[in-house]
Amino acid sequence: MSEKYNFTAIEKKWQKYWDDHKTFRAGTDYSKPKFYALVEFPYPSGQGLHIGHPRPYTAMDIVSRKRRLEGYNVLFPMGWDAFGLPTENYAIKNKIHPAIVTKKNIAHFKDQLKMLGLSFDWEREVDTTDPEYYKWTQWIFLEMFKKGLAYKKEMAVNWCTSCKVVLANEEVVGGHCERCGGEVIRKVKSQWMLKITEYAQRLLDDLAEVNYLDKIKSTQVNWIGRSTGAEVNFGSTAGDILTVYTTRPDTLFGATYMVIAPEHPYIEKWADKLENMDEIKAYQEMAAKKSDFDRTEMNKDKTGVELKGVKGINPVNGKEIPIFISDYVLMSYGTGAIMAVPAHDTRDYEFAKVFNLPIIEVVKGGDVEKEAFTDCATGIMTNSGFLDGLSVEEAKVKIKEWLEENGKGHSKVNYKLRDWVFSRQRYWGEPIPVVYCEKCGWVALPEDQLPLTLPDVESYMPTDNGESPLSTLDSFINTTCPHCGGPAKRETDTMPQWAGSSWYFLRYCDPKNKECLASREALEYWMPVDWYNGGMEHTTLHLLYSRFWHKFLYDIGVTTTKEPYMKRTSHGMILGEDGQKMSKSRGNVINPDDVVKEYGADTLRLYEMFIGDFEKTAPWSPSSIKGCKRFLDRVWALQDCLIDGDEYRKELTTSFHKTIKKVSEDIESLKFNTAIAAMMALLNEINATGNINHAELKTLLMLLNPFAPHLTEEMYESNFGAILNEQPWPKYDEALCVDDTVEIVVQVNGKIKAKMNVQKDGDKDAILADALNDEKVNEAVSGKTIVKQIYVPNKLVNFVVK
RNA sequence: GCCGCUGUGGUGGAAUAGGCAGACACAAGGGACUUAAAAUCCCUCGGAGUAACAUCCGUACCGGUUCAAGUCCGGUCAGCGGCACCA
Repeated sequence: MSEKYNFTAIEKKWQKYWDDHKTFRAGTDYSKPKFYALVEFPYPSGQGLHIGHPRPYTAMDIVSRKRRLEGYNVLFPMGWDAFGLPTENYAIKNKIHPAIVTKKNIAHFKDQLKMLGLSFDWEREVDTTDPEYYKWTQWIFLEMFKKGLAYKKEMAVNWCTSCKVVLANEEVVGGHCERCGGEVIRKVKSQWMLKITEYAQRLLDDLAEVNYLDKIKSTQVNWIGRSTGAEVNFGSTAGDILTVYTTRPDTLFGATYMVIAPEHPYIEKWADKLENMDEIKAYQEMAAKKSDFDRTEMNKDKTGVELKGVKGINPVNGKEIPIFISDYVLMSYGTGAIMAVPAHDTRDYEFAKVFNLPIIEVVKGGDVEKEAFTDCATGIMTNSGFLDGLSVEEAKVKIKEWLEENGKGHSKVNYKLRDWVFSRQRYWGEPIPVVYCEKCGWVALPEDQLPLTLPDVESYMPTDNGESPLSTLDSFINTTCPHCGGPAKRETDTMPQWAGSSWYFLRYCDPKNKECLASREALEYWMPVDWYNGGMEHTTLHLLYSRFWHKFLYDIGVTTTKEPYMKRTSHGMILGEDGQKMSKSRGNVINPDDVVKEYGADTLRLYEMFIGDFEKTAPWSPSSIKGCKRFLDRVWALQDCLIDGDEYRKELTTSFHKTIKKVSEDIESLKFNTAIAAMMALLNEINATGNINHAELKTLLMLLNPFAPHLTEEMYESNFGAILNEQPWPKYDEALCVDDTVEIVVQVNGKIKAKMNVQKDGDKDAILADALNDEKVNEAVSGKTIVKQIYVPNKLVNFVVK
């Protein structure tokens, strides 16, 4: 009788063994086939590991462990995305340097991850707050700056009133700060921007080359928001050309007024011609006060003011039409001006109704008395001069030709994607390595001055005027211009948290390199990442940003692939027992430390994989986890009924081959729950025989190893005197995955009447005859005519009778 | 409003490619072992129906295609995620 399953001792023993033997070190033998598995590196918060963290980590750990047993050189690294506000806020509150807080949090996180037996290569650990790391984050920024992709711009930005920091569009959710939920208002500030829009089309096109989940692709496509149309040059009675963007140039004859954004520069330009400037100014002020969220809130009534004194001129028919300002037109999209075709655009229709403007039907097919007719597929052009009688699609082509020929416009593609606001008025981030010189303007620091390290400051609080704490530090600010040697001032904003995570997967390939961010040799071998799993919430943030940076690095010859990640999958959240998101206030938080203490890491790993469909959210169940513990207990108990035998016993051969196939395939398709179910079923079958032989136990332990690595190593060592991790992944024989006899279902008119066991691939006629001989089948068929006989080999017979 | 996804027992979830719905677990009930409890082992476990079989119903709802539908098609409802006055 073997000892009781002492998971605590076993887990400690093997974790030490793996550490001592560097078992999971990624090799440098670049002739071996490689596999690069990546999980999102965590933000090391003060709360420690959340019960949700192990889910994706274990999943990719399972894939990595299997790949190693299959002979791959596997890179499965881990690191810390450690810049960020919570640490800074903690530092402010407790007057501790954020670097110290970060160190402490990382140490805690690392202990917790090690406790789970994850097979990370800890020698490649990276930390975004390490100057040796952020030197290269700064270097990439400067390369972008040199290529004109980083620029400073005075603009209205999203300002979180609670964090006192600028947010990227991607960080604003429903008018509130993604992180703290504080109100976001618009504020004009001078900001560093990254021209992600220059890569919009490539970010879209190259999705065809990667294997991402469809929902991830479609979310990115949606976010990039490509639309095709035309820019049309309207005239004006003021003499200026007023260019609009439209996706429906075919409806040009139906334009009955124009609308420009309240911030449109022509208002200033036309000031002396406008008769109702007071009214216009009042509207502008009102619009400016509203946050972007208020401005774009749906279903609100259309408001606006007509610009009296200036009219627009429709280039296609010379008609003079009124111009309005209204906040439903945004300065930041297209040209900040639209032509309004109320008959064929819902928003224009609503506006026209409010202001009692004419509605001219130019596409037949709807009833413009009742509502805007926006269907492009069925309509026929009318009231449109040379476009009459054409379909909408034909008219689009023809009007674009006309615009080009007459110099009145051209085809145009627009994107909803905006440039990335890259400045943060905070301390705990990468300093932006540029200086401002009165003579030379913005100048990059030379590479030999990198890293530009964060100086110590008295207080980490952002200043009241919304500037970074660095702005209070004269010794930091005042410097000399690297270009002309004159006096210059440093940039005091820092980079956003997304900076360090935009390229960390490259650093893992060669984490200690002092010459460059990673050697070309290492990048050529390891990149692209073969499989990246992470949260859906990063689809339009980290995932898009890092694709952008990677493409830029490809363009300047640093990386060798167009795309960073070949495959991207995503996991569901783990909810509290009550089906709600875990939170302290709800009191439904599960602590991984407690679970490991009570059940062991192997049980926790197994349960997180068994809990449900990997891609879906699943509620934690304190009782269900017991089932996984019971399973491991039963596996442990197999040692007590071990018998000799170097081959699977005959009655179990098929089951073993089937299970090897099932587990091997399910791991690849993220169906961990059914892989575990298959192993449980196999164990039940084994237990029914009363014992297990050597060959059988070896295979079972191998299959289970990626899920429960400690227990399986321990059992392999004590029963076979060898290290499991050095054995090959078990193989299956397709021919042996099928039973000799199969059960065939016999139906009459689709209703099951009988089941028969027959030889696999048996003779059809004989089976049909046998089936008809069955008492119940015979009864159901007798007195009726058999109209049809359906025979599905090895599965089913169906008699259709009348 | 647009895009995407989901809907299966008391619960988590299975079901390849249209071919036995409910695998594997949890919970519950019953039993064995035990002075007792825990642990472990065995049995039952979608609903109606029956002494037990039989039989009928059943994958959100309505309809369709098919010999056969959880699966395919059309419509409806509910929920989740994303985008949202983007011209």
